[in-house]
Amino acid sequence: MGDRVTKDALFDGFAEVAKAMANGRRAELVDVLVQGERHVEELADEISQSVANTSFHLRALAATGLVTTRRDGTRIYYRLTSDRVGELWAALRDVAAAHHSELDTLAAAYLGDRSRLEEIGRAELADRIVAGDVIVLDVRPRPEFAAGHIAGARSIPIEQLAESLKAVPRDIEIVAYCRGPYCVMADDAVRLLRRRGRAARRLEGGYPEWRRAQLPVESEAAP
Amino acid sequence: MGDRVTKDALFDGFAEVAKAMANGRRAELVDVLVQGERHVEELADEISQSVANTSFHLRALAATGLVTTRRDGTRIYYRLTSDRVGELWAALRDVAAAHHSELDTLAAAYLGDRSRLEEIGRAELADRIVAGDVIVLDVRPRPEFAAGHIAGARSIPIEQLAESLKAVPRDIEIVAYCRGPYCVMADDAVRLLRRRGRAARRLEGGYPEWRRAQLPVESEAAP
DNA sequence: CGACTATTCAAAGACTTCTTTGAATAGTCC
DNA sequence: GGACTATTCAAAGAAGTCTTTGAATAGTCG
Repeated sequence: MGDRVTKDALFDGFAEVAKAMANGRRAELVDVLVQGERHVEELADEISQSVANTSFHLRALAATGLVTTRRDGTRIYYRLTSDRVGELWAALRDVAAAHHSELDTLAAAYLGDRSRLEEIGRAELADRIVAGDVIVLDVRPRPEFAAGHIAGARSIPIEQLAESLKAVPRDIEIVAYCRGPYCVMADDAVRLLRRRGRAARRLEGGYPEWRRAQLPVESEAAP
Repeated sequence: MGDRVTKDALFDGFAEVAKAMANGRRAELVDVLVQGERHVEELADEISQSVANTSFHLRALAATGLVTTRRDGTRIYYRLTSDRVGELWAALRDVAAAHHSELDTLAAAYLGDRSRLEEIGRAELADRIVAGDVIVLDVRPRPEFAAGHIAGARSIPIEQLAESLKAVPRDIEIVAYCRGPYCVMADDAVRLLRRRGRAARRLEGGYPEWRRAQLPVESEAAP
């Protein structure tokens, strides 16, 4: 024990897990799967790749145990094997943001100007939900809302927001949220709402960060 | 903002950080650098690679900002850019241990049989150090001890332990520690000590875990 | 049981990564 | 300033990764 060959093999083993995340498309898959399980076709659509290529990447994630599958009818649903994988993803994102010099530029290019989008902290939102003087809007796709959402939130996927606006009461502040700090759906929602004269802010982070902070969540009846 | 091309570029950016860790030799480098800064030749020696190849991998880590350098005389010292990088490494190891099916086998092959090596928890050791009825032995290489160690620990690198044994008092329990859960130096120390009739245990984890738990540390005067 | 289809697999080509070797560079330190 | 040397760079070959295409598989569900 303790020799070079087995040491290298062990660290190659750790590196395999890093390799599983070491591809932009697989990173996007993990970022979606943190929201909850999805089937292959949905995932392919989310990352704008062919089903074959998406399946290839999902197999790569499964090979190191980061994701597991379950079958429901003719569909196969992939999910993260545990919350730890989501935490690893968050740690990776944080290190990238803190240390990778190009990340500012890349994030700015994707997210655009956020200076006019006020954020509300999680603790403050939790208080305001209890007080009842705020509407919480989940603007992620339906399946993600179904898999789990902030307790009391209402689902209006971003594409439907413009047409569903009438159904949202006026004269009460709206807080929109989505997948996390690098997700634009809540940004787009806040911009749209403000253009229509509503008071709207963006939640700091997204659903996974809320859940990780042990704040109240709910989900649609599990099978 | 929010289009496919820039989204892919952003996630490619996150993936670059994962790529930096996605190689066994670079993983070993990070594992050593978590202990403190070291120069290129030392690092090459630690991972049993040529200086050129070690330099190549260090450049790869530096390219995503995971490590930084400082010059001292003719030497260039590499160090992790922040503790966050060490935390990412720990998270990666934990996910690998929890989910990567081959890791058990790899770890067992490298570490050997640990069933007879009793571990002592960090909290318990902290108490016993205060009580003064234990000797704490840092068996890592000298430069790592110099960069930081458990407060009150004594440095006897593992290669020198056999010959330095006389200098260690009898009739008091010895706790050995090293780099972390996948480091064999403390294991070897405990085995040696027990063969010589000493009461010895291994600290759970290693120095980085101790430090991360905010327990007392000290280091040799910084420049 | 048989048609259907969601997912996986295989092959191939373009591209990237890793290691080795030997040379270049850029600092130090007398 | 010049010798010295720690580190980096460059080139090249072997090996691995990613995407596309088209076919195979293995389940479901009537």
